[in-house]
Parts: sequence; structure tokens; C-alpha cells
Amino acid sequence: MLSLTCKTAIKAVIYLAAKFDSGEKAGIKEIAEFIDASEHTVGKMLQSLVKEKVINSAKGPTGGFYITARQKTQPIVTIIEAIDGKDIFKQCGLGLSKCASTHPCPIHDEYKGVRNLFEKMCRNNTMSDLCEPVNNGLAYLIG
Amino acid sequence: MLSLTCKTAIKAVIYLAAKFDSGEKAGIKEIAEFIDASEHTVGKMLQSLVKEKVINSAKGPTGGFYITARQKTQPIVTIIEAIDGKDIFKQCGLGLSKCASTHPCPIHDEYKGVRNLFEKMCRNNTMSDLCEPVNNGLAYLIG
DNA sequence: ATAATTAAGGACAATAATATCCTTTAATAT
DNA sequence: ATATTAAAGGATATTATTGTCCTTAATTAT
Repeated sequence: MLSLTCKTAIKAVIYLAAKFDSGEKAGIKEIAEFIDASEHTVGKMLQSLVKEKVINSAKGPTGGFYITARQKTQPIVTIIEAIDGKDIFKQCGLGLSKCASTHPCPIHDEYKGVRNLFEKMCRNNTMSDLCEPVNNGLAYLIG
Repeated sequence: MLSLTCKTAIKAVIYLAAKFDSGEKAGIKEIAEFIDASEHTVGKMLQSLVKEKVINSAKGPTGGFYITARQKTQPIVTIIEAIDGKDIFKQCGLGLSKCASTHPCPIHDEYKGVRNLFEKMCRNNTMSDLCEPVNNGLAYLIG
């Protein structure tokens, strides 16, 4: 469904959202450790998120990555579209490039239902929504 | 969601299901042409399906691949499990290996809903169900 | 029996996705 | 100003997936 990098991105952003309250920025190392991913991978991925304005960064000492109050209210679909692209919610279940209601694959409508439900989930859940259960110890980013 | 190979497999089996009525077997070349995929790829993939008893094959002249009446009534989940494995319907939306209701990721329940809907679709639709609209020109395997 | 046909299957090649490394750039603190 | 810190970003390496080729084995028709 989502690429590995995208899943890592969601976890990283949830971590940044959790850090928002304290106002602190987080460094690559710190984030990577918390979500149990490679530093290099996390660095590259955060770079993309910054370029797409999903999060922010500051260089130099006391620098790091952070999220604004406004960004925190964005749905996680923002992250997904930044990393995996916008087409993810339009793809055919059997991989046909021209699958459409006028030229459907045999599972067109049913698959659309699944895809739409997934998209809805990604549009309805904001970054802070997902960060809350993690803060309260009701959900986890590793394991 | 599904691997490319798996999507190709579903299309190939639908083609075989359509051929069932005439009682003819289909060769690799013929199948590959119909679903617009590479011969080599289709050959390899059909081989796996035969090994997993999803379809059957016969060597030699007049040989080829075919499906039995019983196999035709199987849900497409049979194909999916043969190619992509059974874990596909159990994976965590954020890629955690130990994600469970007792140790959930932040999207555990909602993602489960999506996954289950997809699984339901794959369990409820038989190979012949999907082959019918293709036979009637209401759905397509290419494009 | 022999030749022809077709799948089986092992080995390898190409591509795409991930992961790693290293140099550069910007910012801060002294 | 200088040294230090941390992200940016280009280049490369590794791994996984997908695709290709070629030889072997089995079956059928003559």
C-alpha cells in the first residue's frame, strides 16, 4: 500500500508532532533512534518532507526538524502525497493504466471502495490525531 | 497492495476461466498476448500457480494450461496467497512487525478496516465471477 | 522409435527501491 | 571572524523485484 519510506515518514512526523508542545527541534539522530530506523534513511526522507513543506528545518547548532501548529493539523495524506505521490489513490487494482468506469477492470468498483476507504482514513486523520494515542501510551511507533 | 506478478496472475487465471467453457488449454504465448504481458514472465508465474495447484498444466503437443470446474469456483484470494503469500492480509499499515490490538500502531484499527474490506473482496469474488463481465464485454483485462 | 511441441526450472540480467557515504552549505555560539 | 554544529544534497552501494534466456523433461503424433 504505502512504500517503506512513506511509513517511516509518517512515524517521523508523528514524533515531531509529539515534540511540538515542548517547542524543541529534533535532530536526525534522535528521530531515527525513536522510530528505530537508519539515520541515513531518515535524513534523506526528512529532506523530502521539508522540500514539500510538510515539516520545517533549521541548520546549524540548535537546529533540527520541527513542525508548526498549522502543519500539525494537516491530515497524514499530506505526508503520503509528498513521499509516494498523488496517484496512490487512483491506481487500478489490477494495474491497468486506463482503468475507469467506462473501461473497468473486473474488480474496478469493489477495489475503488477499498481505495476510497483508505484515502478517507488518510484524509480524516491529522498528524496530531495520531500523535495523541502515542503520547498517552495507547499506541506505539515501534515493535 | 498486490505485487505486479500477482496482478498478472489474476488476469491470466481469469483468461483461463474464460477458456474453460470451450475445454481448450491455453499456451504461454497465447495467454501472454491476451493479457499483454511478457511471455517469460507469464511462464514463470504460471509455473508457480501450477505448483500451488491453483491451475493445471499438461506438457507436450496439445498441452498447455487449464483450469478445472472446481478451481474455477475458488475465490481469487487463492491466487493471491499463492503468489504474494498469506501475510498480505495481516500486515500493519505502518510496517510494525508486532502491531496488534494489545500493541497497536496509531492507525491500527482503521487500517484493519481497510485491509479487511480488501480481503473480503478477494474472498467473495470467485474466478468465474470475475471472468463473466470480461466475457460479456463489460470489463477488460488490458488498457 | 523419432521428431516435434510445450511446460519446468535453473541461471542470469535489468530495473527499481532502499540504504549508505561523503562533501557542501547554512547557522549559531564563542 | 572562527570553529562548531546540523541539515542539504549529490554520488554510490546494496537489496529486492521483475524480466529474460536457455537447457531439460515430459508428452503426443507420426
